[in-house]
Amino acid sequence: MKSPTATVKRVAGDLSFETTEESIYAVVRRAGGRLTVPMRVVIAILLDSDRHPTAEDLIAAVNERVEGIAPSTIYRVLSRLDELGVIEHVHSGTGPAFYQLQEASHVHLVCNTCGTIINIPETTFNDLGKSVFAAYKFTIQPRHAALLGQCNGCSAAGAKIDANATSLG
Amino acid sequence: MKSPTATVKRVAGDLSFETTEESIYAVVRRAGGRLTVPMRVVIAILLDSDRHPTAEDLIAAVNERVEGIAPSTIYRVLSRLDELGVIEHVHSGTGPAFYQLQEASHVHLVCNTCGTIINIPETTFNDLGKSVFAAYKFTIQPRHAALLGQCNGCSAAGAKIDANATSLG
DNA sequence: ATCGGTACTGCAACTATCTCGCAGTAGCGG
DNA sequence: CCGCTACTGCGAGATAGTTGCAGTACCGAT
Repeated sequence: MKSPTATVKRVAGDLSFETTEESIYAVVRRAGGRLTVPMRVVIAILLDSDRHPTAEDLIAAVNERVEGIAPSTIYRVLSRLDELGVIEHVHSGTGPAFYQLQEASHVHLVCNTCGTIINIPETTFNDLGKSVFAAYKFTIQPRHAALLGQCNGCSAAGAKIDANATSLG
Repeated sequence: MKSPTATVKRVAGDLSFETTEESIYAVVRRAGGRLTVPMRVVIAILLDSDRHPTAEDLIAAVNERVEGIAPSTIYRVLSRLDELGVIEHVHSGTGPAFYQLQEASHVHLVCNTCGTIINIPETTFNDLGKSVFAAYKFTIQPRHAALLGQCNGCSAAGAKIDANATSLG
């Protein structure tokens, strides 16, 4: 996902290296932010996690490491990191939003039935993005909301229950 | 109290068809459902409306026609119609879900900034659907969640704001 | 025409996911 | 170590539904 020649471009232009706590700290500081305990812990957890934590997951994970941090604080930390372009939130439609480092960003498929999340590269949307822009002058941001549907297992199971399953051309 | 039986001609994309109250009533009855006052009023409103009503819109519209119908009842009516395949709900990511008749169904683009909803035909997703299925055995249901992004006007406006914002990097 | 089973109703309390106002705390430049 | 103010915890509030319950009314059967 990361390579020396294909580093993710960020709002902070001089961050052309691998994401570390230090590199995120630099972004926060440059924006006039402070490296408070909640901020540091949230950053550490996001870097440790290769999953797709929801706010609730993060609240639990933060409180495992440090007690007494308020949920509202974590929402505010996430919101600040989101504004700074360090992370982004993804709306999953059926459940709560989840968060990911922008560097690790991809588009998500979420199964309506079992909730499985599949990562796919954003380039999958290149053609669609072009034709939508050509036709409607609308710039799609496919990372911002998951694409819902049915995973392999669940569509097999669902086919038995619902013989008139929605077909897609 | 209740509008007379109406046949509404609808056009979505290149399809045109007619949905009547009677045809929906038949679906409800066949499933063992009852044509209660809330059910009839919700159906009438959905047929009258060519917008994308949210639950809140529908609650307001129902109570304009008949007083004393509880919000929870409307949610339950919508849920039943959804299960029956008469309507479907669409997650808009940033706001509440909205509803549409399945026969008028299309995919939606929702602007993150101004909330504008643009209808596009589901066929736009044919190629994407095929390649996602080929690669991941995942069947996308693009109608179920709107595709977020920026409309023409807002991306033009946003470009100016972005130019200032990036100066923090 | 009305009877009876049960699908459905209104109400109110509840859940989930955030969001905000406030008064106090603590990070950071000097 | 001082002072400014970004940030904190707390609790209340907002938003978008969901659920349990006791009673109502729809509709097929009589």
